[in-house]
Amino acid sequence: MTSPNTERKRRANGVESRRRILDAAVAIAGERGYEGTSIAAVSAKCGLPASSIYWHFKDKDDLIAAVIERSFETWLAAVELPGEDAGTPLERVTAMAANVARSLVDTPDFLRLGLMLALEQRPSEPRGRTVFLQVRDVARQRIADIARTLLPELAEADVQTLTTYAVAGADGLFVHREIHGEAVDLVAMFELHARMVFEAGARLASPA
Amino acid sequence: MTSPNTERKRRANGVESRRRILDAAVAIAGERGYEGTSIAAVSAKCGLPASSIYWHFKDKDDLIAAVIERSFETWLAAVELPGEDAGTPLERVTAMAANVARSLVDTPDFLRLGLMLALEQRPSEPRGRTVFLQVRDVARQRIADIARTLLPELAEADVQTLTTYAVAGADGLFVHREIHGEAVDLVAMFELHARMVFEAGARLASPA
Amino acid sequence: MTSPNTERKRRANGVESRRRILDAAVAIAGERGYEGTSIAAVSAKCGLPASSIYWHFKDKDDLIAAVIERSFETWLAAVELPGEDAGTPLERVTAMAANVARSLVDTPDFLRLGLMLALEQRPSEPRGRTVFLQVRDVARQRIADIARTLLPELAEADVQTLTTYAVAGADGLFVHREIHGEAVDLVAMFELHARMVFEAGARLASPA
Amino acid sequence: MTSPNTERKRRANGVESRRRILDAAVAIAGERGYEGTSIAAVSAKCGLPASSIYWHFKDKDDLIAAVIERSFETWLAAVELPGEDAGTPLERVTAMAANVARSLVDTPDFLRLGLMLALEQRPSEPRGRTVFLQVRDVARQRIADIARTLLPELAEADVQTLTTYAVAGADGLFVHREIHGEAVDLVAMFELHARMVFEAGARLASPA
DNA sequence: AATGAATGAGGATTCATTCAT
DNA sequence: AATGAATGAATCCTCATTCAT
Repeated sequence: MTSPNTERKRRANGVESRRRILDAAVAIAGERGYEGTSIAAVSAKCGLPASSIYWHFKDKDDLIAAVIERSFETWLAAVELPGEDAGTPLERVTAMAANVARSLVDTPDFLRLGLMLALEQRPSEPRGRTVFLQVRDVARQRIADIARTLLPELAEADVQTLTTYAVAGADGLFVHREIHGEAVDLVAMFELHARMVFEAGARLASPA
Repeated sequence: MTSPNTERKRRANGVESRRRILDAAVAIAGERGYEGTSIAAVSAKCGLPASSIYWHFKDKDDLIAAVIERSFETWLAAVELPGEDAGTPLERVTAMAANVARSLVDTPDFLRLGLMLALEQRPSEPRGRTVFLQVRDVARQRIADIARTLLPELAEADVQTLTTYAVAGADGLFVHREIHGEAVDLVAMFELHARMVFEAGARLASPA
Repeated sequence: MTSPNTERKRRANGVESRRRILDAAVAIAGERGYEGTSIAAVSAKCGLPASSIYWHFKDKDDLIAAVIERSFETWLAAVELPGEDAGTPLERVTAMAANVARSLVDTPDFLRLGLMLALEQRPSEPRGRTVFLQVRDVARQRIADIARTLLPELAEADVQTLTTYAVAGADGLFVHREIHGEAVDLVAMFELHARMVFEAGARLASPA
Repeated sequence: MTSPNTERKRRANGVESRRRILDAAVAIAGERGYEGTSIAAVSAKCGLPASSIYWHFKDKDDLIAAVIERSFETWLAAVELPGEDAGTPLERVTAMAANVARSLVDTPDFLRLGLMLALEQRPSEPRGRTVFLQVRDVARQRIADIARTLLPELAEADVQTLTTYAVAGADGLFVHREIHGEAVDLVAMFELHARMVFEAGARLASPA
């Protein structure tokens, strides 16, 4: 009823502005890392003046941490698709891995930025790094849970080893694709990886 | 009377200065990545004025590329130890993997910086990134050669897959140790990884 | 049922808000001077958003001037205590000086900020400075009046000199205490100062 | 012999540049205090770019501290004139006071800035304030020494009181002149102040 | 083989202030 | 009587780089 005039759009919409800033920051930080992300560049990309960014975020550290948080949520939403609970355990594991691979192909910013942050060993650790390691651990827990569910006989120590190995392989294959580009079929590699890890787990669970 | 020692110290020694600069740059770039490495910080760490760094290196890009080159050589020297040609193929593969793991524990700067550079997608790619990808490819060729030697029946496509998988696992496990610190036994994980890859290769080579 | 108390809190109370802003501004400006007092800092200290400060005060200049005005009134109220009109002239002068000293010990913000403003020579003089110089002149007149009352024979030129000297000593001793802290007994020093000035006046009034 | 070409003047004369920066900073900081002194303003006044100021001084704090140090030396040199050791003690004291007054009239920046710094009570005290308080204490020691020399019978406690009082009066009269401008005859007031303090000291030294 | 000094561009962040609601 | 959001100008300071010596 109340006709929304065009001018109103520009004015005082905190949620929308915050989103625009995060969108810009995700794109830039996902490409160039923490130091490579200048507030001026984010400002230019989102159209808001630099000082406005500081209304929404305490400082650059806060902004990057928020970037990690939001892009993790986005990524989780992309990963958690239904339809993975049918078929044999191996089929289910493979389907999940394919899902993760697809999400990483679609929105690689989260993991790319996260890995860059994780590799840095700066004396005063950026908060974004802490946040990434936390959410990464959440993801790790899920993988371990899946292992426990699908391979109930597996000893806990083997669950941990398998999970570490699953994550490490995923990280490494992601790096491989980042380096070699779109030619790499990440989905196929993740499926292969999932099968190898699953079969290794199966061998551990039931030693002939 | 005038001992050459005193003069040697005073006399500008290009090689020695270059080494000090690279030592400082390796440490800083290994911790903070490309953007995080400022000439001023390198200057402060090595004790030479910033302008002296520009006497030895054309620009920052050149310095980082030299860092990659030198730390690759250091790393290669650490990796290539004798005594790996005895025992069964599996034993030999495992011994090599352990060697690589030890070298990464001792001098992680090379791979840490390299991965950071590899992940960045900046518009004008730094030369250091190119250099890293080249030397990384050298390493990859060696792994492929080893696979071809130890598993002669393996099809070339499988050699490539196996090599990719071996490298990805190594990268991922390295990242795991960078994140979780000294508690992680990288040597053990690399040995396990080597065995898994080797056995997968063996299965591919002789499909029963 | 609905107690007016709850509403009083919620309902915007202009007087109370204004007081909170001034309280915060007095504390900050008394510590850091004109330039050192940022609206953001005042906002943080009083809990009201910066824009609310601008509802109560035209601009920063206006706020600082109000700070000076209110803290002068506070200070005056603290100074003007009864019971100083008994005893010999010297006793009365000493008692007054002690009163002033006590007020400066209790609420030093007024004079501290005032002196900072007075010393600054910025191109566009802040209104707070003008206000301070005016109220300071009011105080000076009172001292001159007291001198004329207690030493009626004193020539007017000597009244002025004595007053100037009384004020200068007070300022200087206040600075001394600001620098050296609570160990300094400002009351004792003001009493001594008052006696010295009074006796000098007495000598001037009745040359032997 | 080697003809000094005009271009050389512009180039690489550290001492001269440092002096120009300090000259500019003294003038600005003496007028506007610590916060009021922007690096951009100093840069504009001395003609060197802001970044060059940071070659000579670590940060703004360092610059202001250097300003205090140098202007104290300048002031000391202006104060310490010969010919004060003749005449009666009173004459000598008066002559010294006049010298100090003249130096404060000529170069008031040192004390004006110093007092502004001294009055500030910022949580992280600027180094300039510390330096000022130190050099101020040096000056205070000299006054105390003079008191001990000229009034040998004076008890040490009275020396301290007298010194405090002498300094406080000087500060206060300086403030008076800063406020009321050139019309104030600071030399005359300092002479009067010196006489009053000296006579008070003489009365304390030989109680009739 | 170096280095003291300089420099313009850009870094993050804070400033006082405004305005629509 | 207030406030969330915005904003351009200014803040201090660091950047990579150059150049005369």
